[in-house]
Amino acid sequence: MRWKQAYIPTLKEAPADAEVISHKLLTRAGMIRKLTSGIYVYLPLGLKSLNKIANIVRAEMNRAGAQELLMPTVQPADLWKESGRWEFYGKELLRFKDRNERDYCLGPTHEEVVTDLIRGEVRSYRQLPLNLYQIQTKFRDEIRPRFGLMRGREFLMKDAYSFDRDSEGADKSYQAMYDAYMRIFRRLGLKFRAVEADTGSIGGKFSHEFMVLADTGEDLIAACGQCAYAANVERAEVNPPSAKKAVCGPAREIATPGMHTIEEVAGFLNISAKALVKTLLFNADGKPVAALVRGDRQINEIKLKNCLNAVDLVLATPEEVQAWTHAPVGFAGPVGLWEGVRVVADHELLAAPADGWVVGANRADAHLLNVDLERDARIDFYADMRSIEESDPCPRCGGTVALTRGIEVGHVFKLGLKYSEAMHAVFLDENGREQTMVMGCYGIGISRVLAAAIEQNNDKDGICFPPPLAPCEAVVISLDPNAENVAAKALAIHDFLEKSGVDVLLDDREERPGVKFKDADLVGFPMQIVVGGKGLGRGVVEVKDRRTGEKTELPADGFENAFAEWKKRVYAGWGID
RNA sequence: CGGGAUGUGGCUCAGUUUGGCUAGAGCGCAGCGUUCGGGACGCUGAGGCCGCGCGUUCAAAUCGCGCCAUCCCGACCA
Repeated sequence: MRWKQAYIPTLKEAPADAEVISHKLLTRAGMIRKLTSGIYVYLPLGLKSLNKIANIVRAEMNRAGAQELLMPTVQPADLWKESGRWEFYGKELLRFKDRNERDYCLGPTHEEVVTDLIRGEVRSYRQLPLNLYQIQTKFRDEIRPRFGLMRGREFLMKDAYSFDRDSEGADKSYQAMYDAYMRIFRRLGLKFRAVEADTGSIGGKFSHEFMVLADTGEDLIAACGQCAYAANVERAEVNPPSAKKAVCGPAREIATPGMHTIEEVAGFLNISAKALVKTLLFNADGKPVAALVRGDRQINEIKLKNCLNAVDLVLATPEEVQAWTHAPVGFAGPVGLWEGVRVVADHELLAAPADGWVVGANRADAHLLNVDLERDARIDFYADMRSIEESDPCPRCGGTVALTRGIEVGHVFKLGLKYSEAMHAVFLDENGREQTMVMGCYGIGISRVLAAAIEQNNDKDGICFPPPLAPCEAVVISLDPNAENVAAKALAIHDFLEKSGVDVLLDDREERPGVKFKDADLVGFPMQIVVGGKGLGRGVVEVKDRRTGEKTELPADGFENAFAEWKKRVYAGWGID
């Protein structure tokens, strides 16, 4: 491949509307261009990278026994009505009508389509298990697309769906996909972690997310330093404390004029926030709920939603708080609270401080001291509902948990019967009895992997691509394409590499050396091979490892063998052999 | 959807507060010359409905109203 003939429009400056590093670099490196909000054109180099990721995913999916197919982007509304998601999925589903006024949508995911396909064709247990996947463009009309390819509206995704005759079989399919995902992300040369996850709107029994580790990631991961436990903070469990019954004097009121926040109250009373109870009011499917956590903790809305079995959970408005507690925001408490409000508490509150809790008095400018929740308040139930924090004990082994940031690039779900039941995907077992198929679904955001890889691997000069997903593994920089010996040597090296299976780009442009060096660093080809008159005069060509920046001289004669050695070292640096 | 901001050659931006003559700079692009191992320099040149519409005014990139687009924060979500 020759740079002169290639379309690689690199930019010195990033467009003003690019915010995150991967978006800036992808644009500057001439790999993508934005068409409109959340929708991008993949330029030749960007597409090359995308295809490399897709091919690794494809190889591992095939190896795991899944079969590739391709489903349509346009889907009929009927199927979505049948699964119940036409109403449930919301505005993220882009809907439209055809010329006959029939409803359609652009597929954000394909559970409905595969399930429809399979239920019509698969009739016998002999045809199961089955695992089908595709690599296809998805469209989700995100509320707020952002961060370039990280959260586009249109994006490339690999989605796989497994069908099994029973739950044990589904577990095996799940495990096979989990293993395949581990191999995929290892092969890509990325630092990643598989974590336990919440199942979200897709639903189902349990799931794991695959996180590419990067400080710029949107997700927080809690990982144990001692055992293998790792989970999304949304989901990470917190064990209950060993409850101790505190005996304290009777509750009494104290004036706290104008003290609304935990910090203000704690400061005013000169006590630790740990002695306070934070009472948060929520509107759960239209009903008022008070959720209690210790003053220094964060409520975990996902856990709360799950333990309430709520569909829709939003923080109460100031007006609702006033109506429910008869006090302005900042003075709510569980004692003497209106009976119409359900009161739930984080199980950490089972362990009270010696002097009891400090809680809001449901009256402006007042709090209560020496509160014993069991004695003085009405708690409907205790449950795990706060977010895990740095150095909390691990819920499995009691070790210490550390928090890191990650980008979700893959997600595996055990769906169970959710769609097969709703859409009647059944088969006959060996006794001629009708059984419902047990499903799983498994996604990888191919275009997001590209962005995540860059978020994880970049420096001030540009992208440092892991070799497996770089648009080209190597670039041969011909410093003086007009000098016959330089041009000839550069071309010879290029041809040799191409023949030996290295994906290589020859920079044969008539540009000054600086421009070529900058561009090579920017695009982030893992291996740079510099052919110049000076080096050739001394019988060497220079090679540079983009990741480390380390430069080495290899003999111009006998380059082939020396290169093979060097390449091994570069790949070893990425943890790839 | 709520809050904030921005919109001027392909890209980055100045000019808008206080309306005024032919709308500028750097990068990029084309031509010529000199250069040539980490984004060279000189000269010449092409390229603009100043987001769109309506209004105010002798006069609008600049003021007013409306719309559209994009970005950021939030709710939401993979």
